[in-house]
Amino acid sequence: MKTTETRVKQNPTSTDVVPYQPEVVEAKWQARWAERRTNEPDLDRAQRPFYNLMMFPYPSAEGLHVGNMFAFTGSDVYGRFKRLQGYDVFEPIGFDAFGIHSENYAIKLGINPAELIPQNIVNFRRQLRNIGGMFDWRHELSTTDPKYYKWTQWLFLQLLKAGKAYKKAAAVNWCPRDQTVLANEQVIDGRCERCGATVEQRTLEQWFFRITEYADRLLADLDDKTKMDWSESTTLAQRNWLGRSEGAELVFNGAGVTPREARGPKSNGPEIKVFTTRPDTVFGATFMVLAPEHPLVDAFTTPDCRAEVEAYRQSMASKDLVSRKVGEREKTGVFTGGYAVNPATGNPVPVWIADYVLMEYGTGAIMAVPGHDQRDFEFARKFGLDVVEVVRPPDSSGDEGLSPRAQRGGGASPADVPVEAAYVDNERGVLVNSGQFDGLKVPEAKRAITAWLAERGAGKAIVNYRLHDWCISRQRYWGPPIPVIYCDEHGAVPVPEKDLPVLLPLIDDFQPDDSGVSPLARHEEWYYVPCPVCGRRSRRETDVSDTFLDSAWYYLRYPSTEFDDRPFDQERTRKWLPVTTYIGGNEHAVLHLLYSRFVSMVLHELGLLHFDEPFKKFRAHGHIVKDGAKMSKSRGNVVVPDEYIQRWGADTFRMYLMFLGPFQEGGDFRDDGVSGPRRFLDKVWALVGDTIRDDNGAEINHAVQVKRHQTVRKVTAGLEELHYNTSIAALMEFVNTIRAENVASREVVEDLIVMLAPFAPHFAEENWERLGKEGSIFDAEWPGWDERLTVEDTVEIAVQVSGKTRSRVTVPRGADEKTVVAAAQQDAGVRRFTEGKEVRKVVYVPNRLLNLVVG
RNA sequence: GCUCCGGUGGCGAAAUGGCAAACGCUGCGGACUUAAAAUCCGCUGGGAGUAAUCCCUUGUGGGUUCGAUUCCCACCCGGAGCACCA
Repeated sequence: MKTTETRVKQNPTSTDVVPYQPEVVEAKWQARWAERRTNEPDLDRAQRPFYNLMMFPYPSAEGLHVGNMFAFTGSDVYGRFKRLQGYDVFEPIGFDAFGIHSENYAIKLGINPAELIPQNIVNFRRQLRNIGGMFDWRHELSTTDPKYYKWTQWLFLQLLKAGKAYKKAAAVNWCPRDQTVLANEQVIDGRCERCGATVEQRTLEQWFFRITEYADRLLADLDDKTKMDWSESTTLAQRNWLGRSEGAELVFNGAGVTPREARGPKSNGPEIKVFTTRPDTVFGATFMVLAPEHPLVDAFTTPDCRAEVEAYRQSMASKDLVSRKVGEREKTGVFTGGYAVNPATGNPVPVWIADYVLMEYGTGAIMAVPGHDQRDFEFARKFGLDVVEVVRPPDSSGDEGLSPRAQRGGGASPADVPVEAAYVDNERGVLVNSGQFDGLKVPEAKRAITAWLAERGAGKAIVNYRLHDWCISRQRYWGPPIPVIYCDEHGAVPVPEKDLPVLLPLIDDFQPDDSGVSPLARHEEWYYVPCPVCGRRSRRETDVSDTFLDSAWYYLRYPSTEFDDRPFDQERTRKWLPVTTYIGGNEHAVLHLLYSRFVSMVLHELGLLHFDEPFKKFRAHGHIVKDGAKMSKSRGNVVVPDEYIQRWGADTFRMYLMFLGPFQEGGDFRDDGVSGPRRFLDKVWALVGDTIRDDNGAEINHAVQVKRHQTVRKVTAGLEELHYNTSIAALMEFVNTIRAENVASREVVEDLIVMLAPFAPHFAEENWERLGKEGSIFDAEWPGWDERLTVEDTVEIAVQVSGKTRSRVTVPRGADEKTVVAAAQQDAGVRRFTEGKEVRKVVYVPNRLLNLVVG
């Protein structure tokens, strides 16, 4: 290509007739997009479907803040990029409007949330339009719409039918003064946030989903790259939450109430099953601990201990859930008076109860090995229980005389030996005081002892998960009623599907009160219904379902919002799902994403979905930091975007947000940087003006040509990897080069505008039109690059002497080592450091660097 | 306490084994202007020097390497998540 230069005017703005007025441009294109349905792909005939999903917002009264805008814009940039690459991009939006936040706010104002939410949604729509999102508004949804929650209820019924939903008693926080259930966040320092009364635990019957049945599959898929290409940080969080532990379930035979009876040959007492990850330490299990709620507590409690045991259980029940878990670390507990037999040693061990053992994990009972577990050690020390060493650290063999735990070999009774700390290494160490297993290393001992106990019917190797079943019951007003009817004759009867939705009645007294029943139960015309089976007067379930159930399937609904007779259309779903790219915050890395995966897995199993993992690619976005903390409503450091958009324009603001840091890491919000992107857009605006006036099919010079191909490569890669800040930097460099070289060629400027379009959509549309193009720029083609044209003919090579850069030499691209060494040795700056020294070694990196190592 | 992610100019950041500080902000100087704003041009990590140039610099200390912001080990600081998970 010839490199004739086209000279244009130096000062771009001075010659411009039409100034850049963002408010005019943005209003024009937002109206035109709506009019021409630019952002509404044909969902039935799309050739290259691309489902670009962003986590839908909860429509708060305050509106979207800058942190939310950052996230939405980043997702939108990606969607627009894919659209320009020729995909049929579906970018839906909706509102996650049920839940405790809305309800609490409504209670505060004394207005039913059903009246508040629509106003908030109006505001959210306005903000999301203003920022220029490529949303397909035809498919907007709200979880509070009966047309939506009808299918949330339907989903519950499918799970119930499939045996994946069940009812069981579980603890909740209970305020004794307000007579109502409290969410964990409503408990402040063990007190009710509204009335200040001390919160208690109460046990209620609640609905659960059997997500634990899927723990192994939920874990296995995380490693399957064909199903899930997710942010590393997110899969890690899920792994930790699932919390897989390999270990053993061991059986301790409860033999009665005295040590003497326990020693008897074969006892008939109840068995206690425990889960342990350290079966190798079973010889050191000197006592057992049951959770206070454990069903076997009564069986082990002796008459003389009963009063104390009862008192302890009472005191645990009177604590709220938060402070029981997070509260004081000082170990508490009481002795039941009962004993059980250690299956390894045959010795009786006392059975205690303590709140540091949780009913929800494992079997709700543990074998306590105080020598090798920190908590058991603290407990043993406090209550004077035996501590036995059964694993010796690998390094203690050398200084036998010094280690206090090593003195134990001398025959002293284990309890008499002072032990300063538990040795808790899960992998290293050698067994002692363990009979035939002495001398084995920990990993071997785990296998050997488990096998040995299994043979004697006292244990088996099992895998345990931290994950609990998903409690979906909420004793609240603002959610979809759980579609179940209680009949005296037939028990819990599912509402027939034809009767869905069970409408949430619009009531004035939605506030909880001291009557002790749900607000819904006070509305008799709603509460009492005929049993679907026998027709006799029955009662509705008054719990509503968890908001996470609403959001666990919304991505299935979007493509099918116009179908009233099915939750998701099979054909649409086959075409558009699983979601191609999902972007959202890592605060939902665990619950929302896990629940969504669970729902997809179950529906897949039921033959209702053709896939089991709903999100093919997931990327967690970063967070905007303000004053050293993540921007959030709860922290009170939010910045409202509206005034920025008004002052600078949406396109400038979008670019600023995307430029301030890597999208997946977030960045610091400071208003003093917004002018940079705006100045950049002004320059581009002027450049287009120059091009329109002066371009006559001018040739592009070499420098601009190289920069152009480099820029296309860099911007494309940056967008694909969500490194938007470097893409924008590359565009800025490109413009700097064009201006420095005075080449306002149409061809080059068109590429520039297309690459700018994902970031500044209205601006790009307007300039596309100024350049005389018809239709939307988003139907244009993303530019390509030629790798050969990204490089210069000559390269500058850094010349180092012993690793320090001393000079640079310019050589033809691809020059060989000999040529470069020769050039370097001519260089005075290099010679100064090599003179009189022997070059011991030469390191040459073609086209980059030469290192002469001197001796 | 455990897990993960970070720490680079005055500020946001770039470079992930090969010329540290691209791009932008701020600041300073100049041009234009009666003036200001806007715009344009130049400089802007620290130190020494008239200068060419040299020395130092990516949280701290060590290591690997011809060469380390990048890899390894230990520590310090900040952020996020989990939190008595047996």
